[in-house]
Amino acid sequence: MRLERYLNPEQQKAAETIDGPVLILAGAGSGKTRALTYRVANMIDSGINPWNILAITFTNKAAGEMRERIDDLVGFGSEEIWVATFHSTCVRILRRHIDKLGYDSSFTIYDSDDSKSLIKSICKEQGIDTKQIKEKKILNVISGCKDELMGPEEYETLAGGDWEQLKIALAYKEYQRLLKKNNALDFDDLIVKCVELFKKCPDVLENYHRRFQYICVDEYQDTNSAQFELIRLLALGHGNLCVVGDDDQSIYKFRGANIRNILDFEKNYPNATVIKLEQNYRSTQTILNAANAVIANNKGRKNKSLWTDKGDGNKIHFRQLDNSREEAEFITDDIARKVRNRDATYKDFAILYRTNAQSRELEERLIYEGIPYQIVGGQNFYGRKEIKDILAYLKTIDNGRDDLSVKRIVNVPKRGIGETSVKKAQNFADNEGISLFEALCRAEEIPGIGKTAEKLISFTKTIRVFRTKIEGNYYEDLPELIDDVINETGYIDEIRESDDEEDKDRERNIDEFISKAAVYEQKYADENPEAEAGPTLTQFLEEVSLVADIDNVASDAEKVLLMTIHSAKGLEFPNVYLAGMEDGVFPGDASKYSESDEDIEEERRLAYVGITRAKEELTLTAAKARMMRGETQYNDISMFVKEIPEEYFDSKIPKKKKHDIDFDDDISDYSMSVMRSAPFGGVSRTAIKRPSVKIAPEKKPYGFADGLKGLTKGSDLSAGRIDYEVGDCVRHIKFGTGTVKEIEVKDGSTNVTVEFEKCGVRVLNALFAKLTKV
DNA sequence: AAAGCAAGCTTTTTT
DNA sequence: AGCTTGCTTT
Repeated sequence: MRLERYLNPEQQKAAETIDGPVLILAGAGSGKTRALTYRVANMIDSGINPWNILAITFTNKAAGEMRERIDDLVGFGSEEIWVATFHSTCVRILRRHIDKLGYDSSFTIYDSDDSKSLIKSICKEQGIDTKQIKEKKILNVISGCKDELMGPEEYETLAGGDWEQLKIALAYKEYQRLLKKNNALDFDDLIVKCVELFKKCPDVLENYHRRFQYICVDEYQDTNSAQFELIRLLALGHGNLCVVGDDDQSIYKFRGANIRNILDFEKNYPNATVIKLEQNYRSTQTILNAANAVIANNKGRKNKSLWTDKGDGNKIHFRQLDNSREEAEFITDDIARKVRNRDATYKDFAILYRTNAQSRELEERLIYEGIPYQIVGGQNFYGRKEIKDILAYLKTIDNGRDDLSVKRIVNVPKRGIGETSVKKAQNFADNEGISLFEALCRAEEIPGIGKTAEKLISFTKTIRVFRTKIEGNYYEDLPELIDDVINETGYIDEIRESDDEEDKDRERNIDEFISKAAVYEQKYADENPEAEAGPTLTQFLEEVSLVADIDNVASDAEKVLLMTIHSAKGLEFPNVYLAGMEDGVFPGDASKYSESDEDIEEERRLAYVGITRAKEELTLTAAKARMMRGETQYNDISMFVKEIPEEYFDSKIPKKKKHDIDFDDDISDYSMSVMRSAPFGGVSRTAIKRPSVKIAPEKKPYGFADGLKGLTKGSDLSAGRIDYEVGDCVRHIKFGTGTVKEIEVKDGSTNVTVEFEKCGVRVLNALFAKLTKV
């Protein structure tokens, strides 16, 4: 194979270094996948059996693409390569061997919703006050422990005498007990249990050593300690471990990713070959300069700098709009214009943002302009109520030990089975040491159950009929089974009888779910041409729980894509908009006020990832006013915008004006009452607080109501309540005490400049700040 | 048992 | 603003 014809020297080195540990530091857009694809092709070319190659990625999409590209290149044998995500790799291994850990091989996979319900019931059971320790916190701690391979006992020991930690340790212990009882694993468990299995059963590990002689891990900067250990164990066999990643794109610390895994690779594998890919094939030099300038502010990174021979290209655009609605308008108009001018088509655009909440306004505007779009992430399709309900039925049919699923559907649709009855059944189950479903089967024995017993029995009969039908090969395929479930249980009837608009959506979603099942059925047939039967229910449920939204994005569809920057990692677009480039949004307040600079550095890496998604045109936008959690916030331009030298922009970046921001958030009682009378709650606050913001009464179908005009006029409400003057000492509810420096009346509102002892100088609107003279 | 209503909390990011 | 939760009522 003449690699030099297709690869640059560094890529070529990557493709040729097959044996031993290899670290490939691949900058954004540096042709990493290309190098990897050729690497695998080269391996097969040199006589390595594809069967002995393992390639691990983070998303199914990445796995699919890699397999496809290898296939294109090699032509055959690629299906023999094990290309899969961490999670699906572990599931595959566990399905074969988990009995050695005391689970049944038909275990259910819990998503984060399931985990949350389980924790909730544990808190109730154990008398943990969820107001003192939130479920979310408990889940975070547990997940964090698992990322570090720390079991409940170890955590308990570490907790020492700390009351809260002991409570969490108790919840953790109980959580694991119930998972096992339900024959279920959560996401983290998939990795943890796999490591546990390898440690407990050396023969199993050896088995996989024989198979996986060459291992390759993509996005290595995102691995956590458990994943590190998993890989380490597997690589113990032959030592041929190739990891690929970019420390500058490590953006999953919150999920336990340990950036040290990549930074310390050479320490862990002293004889590692290190290869740096720095030539970028994606973006213009201007975009790369901007990205380099931003990321240069991070400390403790592997030094590298992207370059291209593509030329400078266009300058970067920046626009600060008055509010988030105008930001959405600007972006969509810009897209519409470019499409109209035939500079691009819809699929060339992506709008990226920091948080999912930002997608709403953009979406509304895209609908208004009739621009085709797709939102990736956010509320997962499989997270919808109706889908979860059906999944709970399927899980119950598939794994009778999953009490959580049984509880979810035992009274859906309504069967007159109340909470108390379920509780009685659960108690009975606990006493007898059986599953909830078994308890329901023996409903007559449940103490004090009364007439409800009949209803319970009838429910279990319904479920058992499905099982019998499956065993008797009654169903042609999965869609048929699902169809039978929604009909026989009366689920679909309940939805159809309702005239709620939402229920119409539900029905459509269920239809979509059924077609997804059909698609999966087809995919399974394609992948297993020799298989006589279709996929099992277990396999289908597994597929469903392990797909991410991004996996279903068709890059050739003529749609504008909207997603978080996190979701966009690994993707590229000719035109990228980074929306909400504001201080407090991106970087978010949480990281800004965090004590370690690690958090802000992670945000900066995220900015770097965002910028480097753009191939040709990059547009950054910010809004002066934005509604967040029901409050209007006035944000300065993001520090990341300011870190880009002005020469790369086609316009000046506005400097922060003295009185332009820093209004206080507090709202007086009077203005609250005004707000409530406004047609759109919080929006009017914008008008009251900032009369200078233009609120044109436009024909727009959403948001800023016309009725505001009257309110803005009334902004002389401020007079009369001020009982302090320059030089006075005042107290503020949040900021404490300070000295009044300046009182200025502007546009009918009164701005008071106060120098606070603790928080420095702030400009407050006298109308809203509850300042009291002391 | 189920429906209807007020309070309160929320936002990082996801396999 | 929107969603979930808990409480109240029927």
